Amino acid sequence: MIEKKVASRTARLDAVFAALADPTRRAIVERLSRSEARVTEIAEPFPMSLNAVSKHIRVLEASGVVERHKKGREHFLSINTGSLDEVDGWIERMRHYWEARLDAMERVLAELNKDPKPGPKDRKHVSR
Amino acid sequence: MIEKKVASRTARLDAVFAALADPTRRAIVERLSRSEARVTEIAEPFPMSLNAVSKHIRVLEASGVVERHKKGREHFLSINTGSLDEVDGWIERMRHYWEARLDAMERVLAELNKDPKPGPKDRKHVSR
DNA sequence: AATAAGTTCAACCGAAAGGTTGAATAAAAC
DNA sequence: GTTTTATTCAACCTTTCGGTTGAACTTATT
Repeated sequence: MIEKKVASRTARLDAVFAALADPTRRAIVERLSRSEARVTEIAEPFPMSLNAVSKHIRVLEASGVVERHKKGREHFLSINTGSLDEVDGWIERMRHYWEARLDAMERVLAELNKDPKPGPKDRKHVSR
Repeated sequence: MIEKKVASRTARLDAVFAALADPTRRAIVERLSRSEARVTEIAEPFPMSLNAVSKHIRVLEASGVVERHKKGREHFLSINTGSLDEVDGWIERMRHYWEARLDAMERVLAELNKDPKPGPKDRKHVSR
């Protein structure tokens, strides 16, 4: 069952990263981060058709980044405040990986420095 | 001049988000977060042609997420540890925006509660 | 010098993305 | 009850994407 969970997490990451890769969609997210808004309001500043913006909103909605609640004929959009956690977590994990590696390299360098060139016969000494 | 800077930042965000939207490319980044590697090594685990992986690497390189240094006929790839900062910053900014808004809403609610409806008897109490 | 290994370049292909326009639907306002 | 307003649906078009294959290029190996 973890298989499925992992698979869907990957798909979610795909969707969220892809959703945020478009500048129009990021602008929509910025807009919605400040207050919720209707489709027409969101579309207003953009130099493209309302339909195009509507499609962008659908992409954001499908990725889970924005949510919609309808009130009569108006659709109110708002951002899903938890939706960026997974992306954030992924980035943080990567940073963790490479920082661990860089730390290890630093330790090696420090070790080499502490005990400089042991002359002709090199004795290797890996810490830990 | 800030115009151009902002424009290029937007383009960089586009490129990095788009680069990370593909699961193969994220896997490559994960691989490189642990150690640098050559193109062939990176390609090995993937069920696609070497050329396809080479193209993915180019996309990552163009986005600034990975870097390449050639040694003879081999190309060594490594991740650019600063490259995710902008994406991270953008996400953090969004979070900041909506948290500010949510805090404001909370304050309003608290205010309403402190001075409850002059009507008969409903007194709600939101836990802090 | 000939061959093998590591990698990219170039052309191609099908599918998806991002946009358009023109209905269609549903609720509000007149 | 007809007309606006808010929004989506559907079809289409062009560009980009992710993959393929085959050739070219550069550096090692023999």
